[in-house]
Amino acid sequence: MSDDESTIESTPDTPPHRYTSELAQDIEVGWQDHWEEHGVFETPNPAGPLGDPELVVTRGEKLFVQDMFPYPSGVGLHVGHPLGYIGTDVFSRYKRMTGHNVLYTMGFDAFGLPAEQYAVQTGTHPAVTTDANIANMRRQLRRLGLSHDIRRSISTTDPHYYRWTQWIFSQVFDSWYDDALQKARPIADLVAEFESESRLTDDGRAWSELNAEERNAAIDELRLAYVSEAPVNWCPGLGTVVANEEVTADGRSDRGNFPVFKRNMRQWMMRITAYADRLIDDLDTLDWTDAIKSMQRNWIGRSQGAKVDFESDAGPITVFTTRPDTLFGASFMVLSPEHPLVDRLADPTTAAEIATYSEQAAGKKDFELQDDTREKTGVFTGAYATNPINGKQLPIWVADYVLMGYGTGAIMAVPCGDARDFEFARKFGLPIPAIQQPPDNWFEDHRIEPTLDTTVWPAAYVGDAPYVQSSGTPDGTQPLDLNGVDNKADGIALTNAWLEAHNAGEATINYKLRDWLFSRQRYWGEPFPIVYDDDGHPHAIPDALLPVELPETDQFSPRTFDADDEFSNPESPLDQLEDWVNVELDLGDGRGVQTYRRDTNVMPQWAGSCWYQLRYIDPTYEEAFVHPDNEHYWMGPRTDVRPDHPGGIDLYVGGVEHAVLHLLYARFWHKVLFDLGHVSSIEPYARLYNQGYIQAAAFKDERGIYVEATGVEGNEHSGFTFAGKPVTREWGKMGKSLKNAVSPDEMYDQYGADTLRLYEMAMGPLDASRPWATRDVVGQYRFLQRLWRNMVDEETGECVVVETPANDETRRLLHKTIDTVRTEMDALRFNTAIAKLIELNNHITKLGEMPREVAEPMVVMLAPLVPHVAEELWSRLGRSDSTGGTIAYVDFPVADPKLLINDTIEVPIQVNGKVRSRVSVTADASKDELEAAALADDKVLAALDGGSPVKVIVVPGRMVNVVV
RNA sequence: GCCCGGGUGGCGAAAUUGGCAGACGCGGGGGGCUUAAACCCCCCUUCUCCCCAGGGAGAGUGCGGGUUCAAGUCCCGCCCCGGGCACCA
Repeated sequence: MSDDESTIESTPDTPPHRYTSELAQDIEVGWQDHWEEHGVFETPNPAGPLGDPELVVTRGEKLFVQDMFPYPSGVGLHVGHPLGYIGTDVFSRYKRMTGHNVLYTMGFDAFGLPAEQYAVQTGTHPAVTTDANIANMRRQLRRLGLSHDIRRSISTTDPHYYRWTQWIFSQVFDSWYDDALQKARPIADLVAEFESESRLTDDGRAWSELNAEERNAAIDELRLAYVSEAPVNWCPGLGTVVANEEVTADGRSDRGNFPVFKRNMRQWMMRITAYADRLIDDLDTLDWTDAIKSMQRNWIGRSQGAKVDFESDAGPITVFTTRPDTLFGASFMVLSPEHPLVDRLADPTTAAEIATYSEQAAGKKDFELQDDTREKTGVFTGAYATNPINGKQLPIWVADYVLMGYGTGAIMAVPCGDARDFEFARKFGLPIPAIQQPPDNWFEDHRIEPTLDTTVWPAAYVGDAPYVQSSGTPDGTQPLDLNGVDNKADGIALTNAWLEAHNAGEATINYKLRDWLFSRQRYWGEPFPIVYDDDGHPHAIPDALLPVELPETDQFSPRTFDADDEFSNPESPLDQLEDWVNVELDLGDGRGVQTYRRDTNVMPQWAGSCWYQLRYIDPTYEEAFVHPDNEHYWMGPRTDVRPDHPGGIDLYVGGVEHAVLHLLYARFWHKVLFDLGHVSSIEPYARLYNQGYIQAAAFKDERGIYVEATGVEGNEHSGFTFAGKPVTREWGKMGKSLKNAVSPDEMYDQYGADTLRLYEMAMGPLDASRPWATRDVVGQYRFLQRLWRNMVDEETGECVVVETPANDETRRLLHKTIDTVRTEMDALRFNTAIAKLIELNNHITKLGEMPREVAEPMVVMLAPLVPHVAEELWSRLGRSDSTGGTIAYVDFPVADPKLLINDTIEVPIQVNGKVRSRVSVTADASKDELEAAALADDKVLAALDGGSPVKVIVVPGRMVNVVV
């Protein structure tokens, strides 16, 4: 905003050697060149192409720091993006100076829709656009002074990279999940078990009874990557299917916001559900925020319950329930309209009605079904099922409040204890038997007298309470009697035992998580390393023939459809490339060269980001996706730190938006790789830190259209205007759509990268979102100017640091600063570290001279935050030559503990908890001494007014409270 | 509805285990430097009130209670804001 512009440009009067934005630019670009030329931030590996075992030892303890994989956008970065990057850079630089070998780099997650859509519009190949965007982003990152090992920067679109993405896919394809051992194993092991007949196929037949076709099918259906005809999310507007995780709550696509329809289609799936338990349980070993953990737990949605079989004329109906203990309260059953038994249950009088109802339900989108404010609907089938616990006949209904996608698609309805069933029973006049005695206060809350007559209940009672009317005798079996039991846990345990003893059901665990839909009908993604033989049976392409490169074409677009055309079918761009699709290959399976058809799907964008940290470790290693020694060194479990440490990178910083997408998929892949023995770590990211967002003011005109924020004038008191017309302010994520982006390039020009870095780190804690205020940036600029002026003569450029020792007060302040800065840096609290450094500098400013004794440690402490000006000052202090030409590996100062303790301290004296006075005492003054000093204080004497205190609380070294 | 965060000056924010609320920065006010201005330097800046102009009194961390010698911090009940999930049986 125009009135926020500070005048910081230099004028003819500006001293020639002042720290101006021009000087900052020179210093910054100069040091960036130096770092790159000398490979200052190249990190050694223990082995392999980047191996340097001796340097590994010299550098110290390993530390792997990583930002979330960015997509190289065509519009470049705005100042919101680098918040996390600067944070990781400061931390990495700090750790290098405290004896760590730090792996820190950044690559590009460059497959994806924007480049493809741009290609469709302009005809430019997505590879061209992508490379240009990456080049621009590399320039912007370099200009920020990030200390990346640029040798390790990778792009998912590079065939050298996606070769290994395809290899990992092949590994997943070549694996099955052994439920007994709870781990993935190679398909060869499965075949061996089938052959030895220690394992039977799912239909119970022995291997020897199967023909070749059947054997293939038996194997394929157990693979961790499998082709399935299953309900998927078809998005005609995008021309592709998308994963559950990519569909928003209102049934639209994450990207593009197009309608999404449930359709049965043949697609690649990944069996992430096999890992549901481990994905939940291992969260306990991770140093992540509870928010993210609970999102993952929610998404996986594990619930303990039981499966119970109800006999009907159409065969047993299995339901899933979390409350088997309420079986006595079941008064009807409900099936989802899509339930396979619905047709068989219908009788001639109800069939037509049910068909009509099911059709209507099928026409509804998922999100409409999931609107719980909708009034319940349903139809009676005319059929009955038998409650196994008491033999009662329950009417079977069909209703769309029961979803086919969860549990078994059928429920037993217990209206007295479930809000939805209660509502349904009320609407259709079904009985509501009470089976629990709700507590009195429940009745009080509902303003009715305690009663088991549910006709007067306004709602279902959900919770723990003693059971009533909960016993019964199904024919010929021993009755279960819950009456008198007063808690859920016992009720559930007793019922489960009964169900299992009578073959009527069993305790089970149900998950919300579905398998991961892994194929997309697009161009700009990794091709599948899969071909199909004439029988349509999939084969993995041998590793030696990888990568399967994306074929050249000028048709990048899948066929897209009218966004609402639910019954269109996906057509991948690769489908059209007949020359590429039909291949002759020798798969090395003894069949020689054969003709195959390639798989024409590509992988979802998440594939490349599932394992990129592993390639950062060994970007140029050709023998494997990562050298095992290097993986073990950088990712191996740190049981020396924590016995249950799962391994993985030491600090992973990124936004919260990847909570259930990237972070779940990457954990899944990593666990598969662990099971197969390819990695030593059981989790990819040991510690996750969610940085906040930078928000910015956005302005709307009277039509509600956003206007360029830079053109807005005025302030909150006078009101805001744009081109003379009033506009209203709101706050949002910085970006193109709100027209409020501020680019880092503007900040470099106006202040320099060091000021921008310092401002972003000083404006608040790293995990908090905060509004951008260009106006405030000047504060950090002034600090750097003062720092510079304390060390460099603005007229002559001479170093003005004095060689005389610092006085006692200054020295103590220095050491206190060192002590605090170390603590704060370790805890990623850069904002408070900066505040302490500013205080130290302000002290020197008042002092009028900068002793070398202070200057050197101060520059070293600032080096992680403002690396360019620190390098420059370090050089001007004459120290660079003795430290290898850079400050980057200089030891971070250590505080002298003796100087942290003052001889005398000022202790507040409270009277009745309010500070009334202060006394100076020796730091180690005893309780008695402090009490005596306090009681001798004038204010205390006045408050006592001749009397004696009721009580005196003394906290040595802290305070004294006199109670009168 | 359920589950996570969060609420402190005009603004961004500090405040290890309960122990001096508001560090540091922005903005604002005053002064110095200057022919003048910018830059820079110094002082003041939570609010209200009182006076002898340096101090003094009271209130104060979303609201209402509570525990405690002492609460931004702990407990109970609310309100508001942000995020996630949601007919999940």
